[in-house]
Amino acid sequence: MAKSFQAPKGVSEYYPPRSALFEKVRNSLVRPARLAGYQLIELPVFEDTELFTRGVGDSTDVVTKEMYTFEDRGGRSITLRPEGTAGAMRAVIEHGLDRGQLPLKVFYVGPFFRAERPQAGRFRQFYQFGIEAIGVDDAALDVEVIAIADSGLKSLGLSDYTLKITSLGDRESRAKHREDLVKFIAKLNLDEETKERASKNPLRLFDDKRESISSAMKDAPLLLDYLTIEAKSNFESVQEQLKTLRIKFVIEPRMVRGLDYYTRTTFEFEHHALGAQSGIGGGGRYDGLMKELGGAELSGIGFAMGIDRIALACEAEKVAGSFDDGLDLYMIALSPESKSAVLALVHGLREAGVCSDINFGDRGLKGAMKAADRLGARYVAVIGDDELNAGTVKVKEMSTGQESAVRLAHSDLLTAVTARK
RNA sequence: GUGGGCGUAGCUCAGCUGGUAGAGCACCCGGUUGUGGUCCGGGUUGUCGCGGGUUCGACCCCCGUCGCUCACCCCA
Repeated sequence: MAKSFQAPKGVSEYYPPRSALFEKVRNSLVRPARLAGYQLIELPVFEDTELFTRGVGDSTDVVTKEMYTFEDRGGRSITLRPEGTAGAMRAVIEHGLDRGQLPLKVFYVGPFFRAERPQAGRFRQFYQFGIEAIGVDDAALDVEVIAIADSGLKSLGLSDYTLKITSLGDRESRAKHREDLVKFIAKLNLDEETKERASKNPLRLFDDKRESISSAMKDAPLLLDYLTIEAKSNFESVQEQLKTLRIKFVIEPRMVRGLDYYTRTTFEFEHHALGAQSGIGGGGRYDGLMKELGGAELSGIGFAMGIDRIALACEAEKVAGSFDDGLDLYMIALSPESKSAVLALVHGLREAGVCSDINFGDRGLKGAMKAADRLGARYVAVIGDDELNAGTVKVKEMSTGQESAVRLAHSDLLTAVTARK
């Protein structure tokens, strides 16, 4: 036997029947964005490496140790996208999309790549849905973005999750806080590795899961206490409006995000039944990113939702349900002569929007009935030579077992099958 | 990059202190010359992850290796 293959380590794959859940999650997340006027932006999965080092931040873990980077044949350094915002901003700037009416509202869905050690809910190729609203600095827009994410989760029937928000402040707020935080951390007795991390981004220590660190950080200065008047009122406005929309949230002053570009409003959705990788989505405002990437000085806000993790959350909450659209009609041809007639009829019904199938191959009637049952067919029609000659067929309703005679013609079958739909 | 757990049929797993494999599900056929879901009968599928060692004999013990998995780190 020839050597067989395995998928590369850590990729998420979806095949029937679970692929239906993936599709449902993706569509459910996209719908609220469409309803709010966001439009599709379809981008390459690889970009100039520098786009990410500059956009995401070259001290972040994502950039320093998680990127799939390679040289293409022209000697350019290329990286498989680890996140979506940098690429979206690149496209916005490159094509001048921010020159039209603002805010510019776009969404994307697709695979992303991070060279991490795989774990429950963490993959090397994973799927995200994200939106970006560019060019308008308005707390109401922050709230719209959060609401879209929340609507998507709710429409799936999920409820065992928490929306955590905070404000990372503007440049001025952060500078002051950082100064004090660094002083505070300097007084702690930390191991080398942790010190190293703290020097890159002192906020990181707030997120450390080790008991020794989290208790040491208990009295650390919080960014929220350093907000400028503007940043503070902006954050309060966001909270007010979330309440107006009846979106529940908790303020999480210690929340840290792994990408450097976030400022002011920042949020994360955490699911409670997922194990260690509980973040199912997150985002925030990015004030300096457009300019950093060579564009106009425009603010933006967006989020990314993890489709893989949300699918896991649906399974954990058992809201996956039955998402398979069963067949409307399964036609069974008993002879070669009837088969071509049946295929023609089914072809016509499909064009009329009826979900239908026929028995391929040559198994017996009993087997074909079994197949119809397993495919979830609502109606079954059996056609042998007798039927072909008589020009009628018995259509059986599977749930009741009742049969009724129907003329063997497109229009009659169509009404028989759609009557009770 | 660091640590723990696990690799037996397509899937989920059993296999006692070593005597070379089993169940359920799934799939196929039959019980009904042309009617499903239930029931009954029958059947197909394994280099027991791979390589080596110990032994008369290894799925079981030892070593190595590969893979999967969970957790740290980090994040969707």
